[in-house]
Amino acid sequence: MLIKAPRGTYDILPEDSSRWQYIEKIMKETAEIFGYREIRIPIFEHTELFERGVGETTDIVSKEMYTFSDKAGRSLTLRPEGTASCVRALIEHSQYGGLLPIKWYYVGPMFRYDRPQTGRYRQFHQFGVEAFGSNNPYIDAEVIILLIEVLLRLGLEEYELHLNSVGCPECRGEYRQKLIEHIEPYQDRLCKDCQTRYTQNPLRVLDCKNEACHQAIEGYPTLFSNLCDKCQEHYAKVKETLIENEVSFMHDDNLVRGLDYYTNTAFEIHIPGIGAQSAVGGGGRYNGLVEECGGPDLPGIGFAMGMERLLLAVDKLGEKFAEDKEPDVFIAVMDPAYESQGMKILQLLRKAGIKAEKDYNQRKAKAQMKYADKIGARAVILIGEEEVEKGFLTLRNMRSKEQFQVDPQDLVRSVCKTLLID
RNA sequence: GUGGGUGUAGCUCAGUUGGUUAGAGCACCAGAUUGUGGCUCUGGGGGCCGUGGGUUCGAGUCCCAUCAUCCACCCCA
Repeated sequence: MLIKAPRGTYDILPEDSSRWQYIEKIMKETAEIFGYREIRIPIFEHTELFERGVGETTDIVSKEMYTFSDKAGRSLTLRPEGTASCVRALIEHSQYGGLLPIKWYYVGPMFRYDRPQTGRYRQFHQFGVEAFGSNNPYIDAEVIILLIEVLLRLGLEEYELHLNSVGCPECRGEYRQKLIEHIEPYQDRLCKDCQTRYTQNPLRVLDCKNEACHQAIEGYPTLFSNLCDKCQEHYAKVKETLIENEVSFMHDDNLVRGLDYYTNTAFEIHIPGIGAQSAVGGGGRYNGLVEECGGPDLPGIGFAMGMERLLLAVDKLGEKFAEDKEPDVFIAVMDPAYESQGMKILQLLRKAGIKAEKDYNQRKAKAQMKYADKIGARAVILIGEEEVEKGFLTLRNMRSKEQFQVDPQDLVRSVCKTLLID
C-alpha cells in the first residue's frame, strides 16, 4: 500500500516553490517597510492556549483542532492560527515592558481539521501581523492598509474589503441582550446551527448564510447602531482614515467573525473568482485577549492572510514566474575515464559562481549532449581523449553552436565570455 | 460533519451490450557506424485498471464497502 500525503496536506514541488518564494518575499518586504518584524512561533502549543485565546465556542476550538498527547501526557495542539501564540510569546518574554507598540509578522503553516476543498486545506499557510500596545484607530487603519498593500503588490486589485465594528465588552453586552430579546420569538424558525448559536454566541446568527434565518430575524437591531460613543468614534476614525488613504471598503453589518476575541474593528477581504472560499484575509482588534491570556491589559490588532488562496488569485492573473533552473554550463565527458577530471572542473566553475552540472547516469557522449540541451545548458565543456592528451578543453556554445579550444587556466574567463556574448 | 462528481502507465486520456496476452499521445531510455544537442525514423522499459469484498464460466467494465481526490454546504485563511 502506497503511503500518500495525509488528507488535506500536499507537497510544494520545486516547480511550484518559486511561486511561494515570490509571494513570501512581497509579504515580508511590505511588512518590514511598515515597521513589522518577524517572529517565529512554535508549530504546536498547549491546548489550553487556544481554548482560552481563540474561544471554546468557536468552530476552530470545538471541532477543528489537531490535538494530541505527548509522551508525558501533556495535551498539545497543532496551531490553528497565529494570534494566540503571538500573545503568549508577548507575555512570556515580557515584551510589553519596553517600547510600544510592538509590531510583529509571521509566516507559516496552520492546521485545522476541516473538509478540504478549493482554497481549503488541513495544513495551510498564513501570513499575519499583530500590533500590540496601541488602541489608536490609526493603527487599525495601518494594519488594513498593510493588508491592502500586500494585495496591490501582488497585482490583486479586485478585492472587497468588508468592515464592521463589534464594539467593546460594554456596548456589545448590551447589544447582545437586545438581540436575544429580538430573536427570542422567532427562535424555532432558525436553522439547527443558529439554535445553538443563539444560546452560545447570538451575534453569529447574523452572519449565517441561511436565507430562512435572515428572514426570521428581519428588522433586527444592528451592532453598528448600538455602539457606544467611544466605539462609534473609533470606528468612524478608522473609516475616515481608510477613505483618506484611498482604500475602498464596504460596511458590513453582518460581519461578526468567528473568533471570540475580537473587539471594535473587524474586517475581512474577499477576492471574487477563486472558488467558494473567497476570504483571502481577515482580522481585527482584540483588546481583551492579552489580559485573557494572563498578561497585562494591552490592546492589540492584527490580521492573517491565506497563502493558498492568494496563490489561487495570483494564478488567475496568469503571470509567469521566473524559475531560473537552467545551468550555465554542462560538463560532458566522452569516456567514463575522464569523469573525475570533469568533477574537478565542475567544482572549479561552481566556486566561481557559475551554475554547472554534469551527467550522473552513465550516459554516452551523444546522450550527454541531448541531456545538456534538455536541461537548457547554455554552454558545454567537453573532455575527451584529445583534450586530456593535448591539455585543453573544448567549450561549446549551445545556441550559436560555435565551439573552440580553451586553456584550462583561463577556463572561468572563457566561460564567462561565452555566456555573456550569448 | 453533510451532499454530489471522479479514481486505467510518470502525465493527459481511450477502453464499444461484461469476453482472449489492457491501448494511444506526451515523457523517459536505447539505436540510426567511430567523441557532440534541438527535427525525423526504429525499438524498448514501464500498469496489484485506488483498495477490499460480492455477482458471474468470465469484471477495467455490474453491485456493495472503503480510501483518496475534486466541487459545494458549513466555517473560515
